[in-house]
Amino acid sequence: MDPKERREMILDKAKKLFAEKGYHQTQISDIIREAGIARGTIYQYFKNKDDLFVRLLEKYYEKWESTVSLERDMNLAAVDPVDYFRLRIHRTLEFFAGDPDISRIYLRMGLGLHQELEAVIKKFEERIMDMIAADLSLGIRNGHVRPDLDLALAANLLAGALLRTAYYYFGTGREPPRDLEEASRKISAILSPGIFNPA
Amino acid sequence: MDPKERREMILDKAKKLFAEKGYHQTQISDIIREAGIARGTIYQYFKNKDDLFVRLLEKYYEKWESTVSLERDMNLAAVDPVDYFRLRIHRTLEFFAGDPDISRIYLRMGLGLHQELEAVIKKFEERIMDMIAADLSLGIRNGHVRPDLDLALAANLLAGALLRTAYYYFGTGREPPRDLEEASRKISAILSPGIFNPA
Amino acid sequence: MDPKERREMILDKAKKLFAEKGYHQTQISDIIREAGIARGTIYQYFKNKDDLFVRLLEKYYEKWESTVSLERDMNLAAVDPVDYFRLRIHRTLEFFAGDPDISRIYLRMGLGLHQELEAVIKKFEERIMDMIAADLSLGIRNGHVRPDLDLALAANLLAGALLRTAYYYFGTGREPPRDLEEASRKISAILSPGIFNPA
Amino acid sequence: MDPKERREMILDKAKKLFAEKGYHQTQISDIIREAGIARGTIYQYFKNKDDLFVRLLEKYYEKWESTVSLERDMNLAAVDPVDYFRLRIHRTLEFFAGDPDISRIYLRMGLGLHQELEAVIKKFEERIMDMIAADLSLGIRNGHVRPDLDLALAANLLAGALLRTAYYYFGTGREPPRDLEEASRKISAILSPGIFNPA
DNA sequence: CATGAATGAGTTTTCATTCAT
DNA sequence: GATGAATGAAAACTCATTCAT
Repeated sequence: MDPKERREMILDKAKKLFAEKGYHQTQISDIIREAGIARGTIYQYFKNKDDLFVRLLEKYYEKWESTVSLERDMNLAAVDPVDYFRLRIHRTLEFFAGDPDISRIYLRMGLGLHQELEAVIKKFEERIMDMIAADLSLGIRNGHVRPDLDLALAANLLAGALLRTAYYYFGTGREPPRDLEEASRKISAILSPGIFNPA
Repeated sequence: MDPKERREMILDKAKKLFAEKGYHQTQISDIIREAGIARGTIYQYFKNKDDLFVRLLEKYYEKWESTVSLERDMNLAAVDPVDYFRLRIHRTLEFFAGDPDISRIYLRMGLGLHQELEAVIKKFEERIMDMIAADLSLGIRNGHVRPDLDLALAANLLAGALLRTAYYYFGTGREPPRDLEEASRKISAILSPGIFNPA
Repeated sequence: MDPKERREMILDKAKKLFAEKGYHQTQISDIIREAGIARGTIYQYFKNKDDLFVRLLEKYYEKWESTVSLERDMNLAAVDPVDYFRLRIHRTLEFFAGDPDISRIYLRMGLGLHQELEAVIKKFEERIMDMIAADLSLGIRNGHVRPDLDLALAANLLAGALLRTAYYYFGTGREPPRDLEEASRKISAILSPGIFNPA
Repeated sequence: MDPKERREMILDKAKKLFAEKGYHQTQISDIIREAGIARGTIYQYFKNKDDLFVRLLEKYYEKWESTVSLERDMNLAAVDPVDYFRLRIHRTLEFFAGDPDISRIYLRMGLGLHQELEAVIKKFEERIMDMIAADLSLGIRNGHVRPDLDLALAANLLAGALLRTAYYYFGTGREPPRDLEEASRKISAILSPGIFNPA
């Protein structure tokens, strides 16, 4: 097997394992077994386990970038911006649909913890989703929320949006916004129109 | 110190450390040092490291639930649903603002990897954000996107929403949607109205 | 066993092994087997293998210092300087006689290489000694060298003196002496009087 | 390049590296990089790393032997024995001066340990030298020791002589001398005359 | 309950050597 | 002879957990 191919093969096996078991739970032993190579061989292609992981992220980051950026070729002036937005969403979904492992890795689910702990986390997340979905469902019954809303989808969109923003505001060491009232208003202004019926 | 108090104290020190260094990087040694207790003592309060971590998640999950759920007391019939939505967002922000450690832990940033790896991930995430923000900025210049949009905020909301949904669809082992076209349309229908100027 | 005692015990077993097999050939596994402790235990007493070795050197350096320095208490004014010199030599011999392992470690014989290589080195050294001894023997027969000279002893003294000086001059990065002629004269002036018959 | 030349070239590069970093710290990778040859090639010239090292020692041992032995040609009957002694010392110094790497290798400084450990050892050795030099210095002030003595030189000669003898007596597995008193007297008898003023 | 010395399974990484090309 | 990718035995070190005091 030529070296380039072998390198890719190792990355591929590693990807699968990292997605499945996470970074810490995936051992070099697992990777070499899966790849059918000797212990030392992996260190000829990658400096160490970290390096291997970083190369993996890099590779798929670049893949993502080129996948999603394809529409750069399009005639932006001619296309409807909302269509363009939808197309980008589509491309992103396609990217992850085509490689579920990567979505697992990038979205951290496979990164951190061993299965038991992951399970606990998932339970919590589901409860949060349920709560949001319940709210939306109530809203539909009360005639406030668009009746054709896909509840699970909307719950995920909202939770994802909100949690990431909370992390961005409070978890990264940035100066958090002084006026949470105003921040909430801005967030609501972005998310409400697609959720609620027009007044 | 009475046992209950000590237990809470340990949880508190552990929370700080988990938020700072992540689950794997935080060692029992760190926790006992920080808590000023003996190595064996921690096992008097928690079955093991995992148990300690799960108790932590549980505790703050419950705190979050009660914080965010306060408005259950409100007269839902009387309050405008969009105001209610905004209020929930506000409460959520307050919860995380009041305990940034928790946002770090819950949002996984502190969970998985050691600093160097985290840094690589962050770099990628920033590039993704930048790309989204650039798109939005272009949209504003072209008159398609609401001109008062907070770019960084919107980029986080969109990225968070989309990535979580991708994970929900493709990373959790659920049956993914057959028609990605339709999924994109539904996502766009929810997110676009708050982003773009009305046609 | 109390911790202090155990630490000393480990140092003691390690000393024996380092003297026997050298630093690199002595493995942590050897030490813990010899000491009858668990793998992790040794790391409670020493940061790592290097640290263990350095502590060992330190310990015996201090021991040497106090052994050899005892005569500091003596009334220097009253004692004959040559006697004093002889006493110091005596003390040094006693120190090493009392702990041959240490002489092996300090004198580097046990430090570096595995047995086979050591053997090669020793062969060379013996040839050097022989050559010196042959010279001296010839000198005795010719009536130039003190007839009561202990040949092996003198050969060791001369070789040790000369090699160390060569290393001091040329192997340590110091500015070497410009005039080797003069250096030789000075060395000879020190070593000859004890070797040769008075003219 | 012809095979013989190449072999010498490899030995030469290896010598430099062994002197610099010691046997264990010098890796085959270092040698082939320095020599500009392929990994496998070195095994065409030497059976293994040990063999390479032994050949190196052999080569320079022979060089030393022929350098130092040149005076065998001299008319021994005609030359003053002390001059002869001085000449030999001179030749030895010249040999090592001409190839400091070899002095480093032979004198073990480069053999054994990595830099940090070497540094610790050197510190101890310097302290020993200092102690000897201090003694000598005191002797000069008191009028016992020859006032023109080169202190550093004398300290090295004495330390070298004594340590090697200690090793010879106690570190090599030989039957050590029963009477250390007598051994000290013999050593002193050899070393004193060149150090002290005649009574 | 509290303590902390002891444990040992588990993991990464190194590096001399081989051998098919 | 030369090459360099592949090998795998070997070694140091980690760290959650236990248990006698």
